[in-house]
Amino acid sequence: MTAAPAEGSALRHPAEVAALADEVGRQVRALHALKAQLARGQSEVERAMHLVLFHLADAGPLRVSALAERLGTDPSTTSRQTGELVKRGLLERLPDPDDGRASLLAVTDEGHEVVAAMKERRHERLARAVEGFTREELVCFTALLARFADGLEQARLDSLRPAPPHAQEIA
Amino acid sequence: MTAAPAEGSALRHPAEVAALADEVGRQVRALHALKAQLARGQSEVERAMHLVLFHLADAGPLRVSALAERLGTDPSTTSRQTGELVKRGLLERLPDPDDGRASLLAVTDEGHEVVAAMKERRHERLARAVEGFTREELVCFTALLARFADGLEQARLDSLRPAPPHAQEIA
DNA sequence: TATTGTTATACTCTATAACTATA
DNA sequence: TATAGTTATAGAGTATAACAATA
Repeated sequence: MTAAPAEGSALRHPAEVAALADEVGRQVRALHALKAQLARGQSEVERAMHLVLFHLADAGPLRVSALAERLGTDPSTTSRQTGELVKRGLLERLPDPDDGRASLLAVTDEGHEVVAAMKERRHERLARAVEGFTREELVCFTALLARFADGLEQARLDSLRPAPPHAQEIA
Repeated sequence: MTAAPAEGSALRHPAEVAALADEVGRQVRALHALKAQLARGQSEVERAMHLVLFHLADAGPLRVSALAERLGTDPSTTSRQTGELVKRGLLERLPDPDDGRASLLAVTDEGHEVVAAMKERRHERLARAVEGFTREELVCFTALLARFADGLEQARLDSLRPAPPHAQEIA
């Protein structure tokens, strides 16, 4: 049913994909352990809200629905989290000029300060994790990781809307 | 107090580390969204227990305490999770020959089957995410990711035991 | 009538603390 | 007395369902 993978494409290399999968699994476990450890220490913001704050800081003002879609969470969850961040003064709600029902969530000055402080601590931890990397390896890894993250995101979106090409016979 | 970073070491390249940090952040968000999506679909095993099962499948039989340490979770959490997996027949408790209080947790045949099935689905998803990668890029990325995961794990362990350098008085 | 967002409720995952049984 | 593990219990984090307000 699916077309043959292009010459040189990753799909032609199942063994290499399997090796990558093992390492991604190890990385997921390492990140999980790190997260658990960080959650025990105190922080300005609870763990789950980091994602919200960082994404808005990266992407600029968004509506609740758009934010939820990008984070892969339910709008109800996103609503509660952003409400809490508004209460703490890290986010503000701007009226959406196009739609009276919605508002745009924007990071406040104080929110940007918190993000900057958290990023700094994150850089310190990360610098220790890549201590043995040369500059070239660092740059190469970053570029490949960017493509990988894009691919993950794209694969997720594709599986949510399973009807792009022409014919589809899912359910 | 800390020695100057070696020539070419990542510590000399704060801008490159910052760029990597941004991409790691994006990847964490992508994985988070993927996890949320997978959690909604049905699965043989709840999300949190995947980590337990995969780690034991990788590392071989471990005691609860050792498993908890490697996963960065509390022994009480690990005890409940492994107990549930034993109940489902995916893990079994082998008596620890060295210590009557402990037992070794081992993946059963059925457990290995479940792991294999989950890995297969994971490979399919992953193959889509790296569709544009050449074989060389795949191999290079896997190697760098392995070193990165090692670095993350090492940094976490170091921060748990803050007295490594020359004098050490662990226990 | 459909859509944006919120609130109420229930379920998962987690750690802290109290307990038991071995060492 | 200390350690390995288990079992309450309480707190995050989440989604589902019911609701309000606007389109």
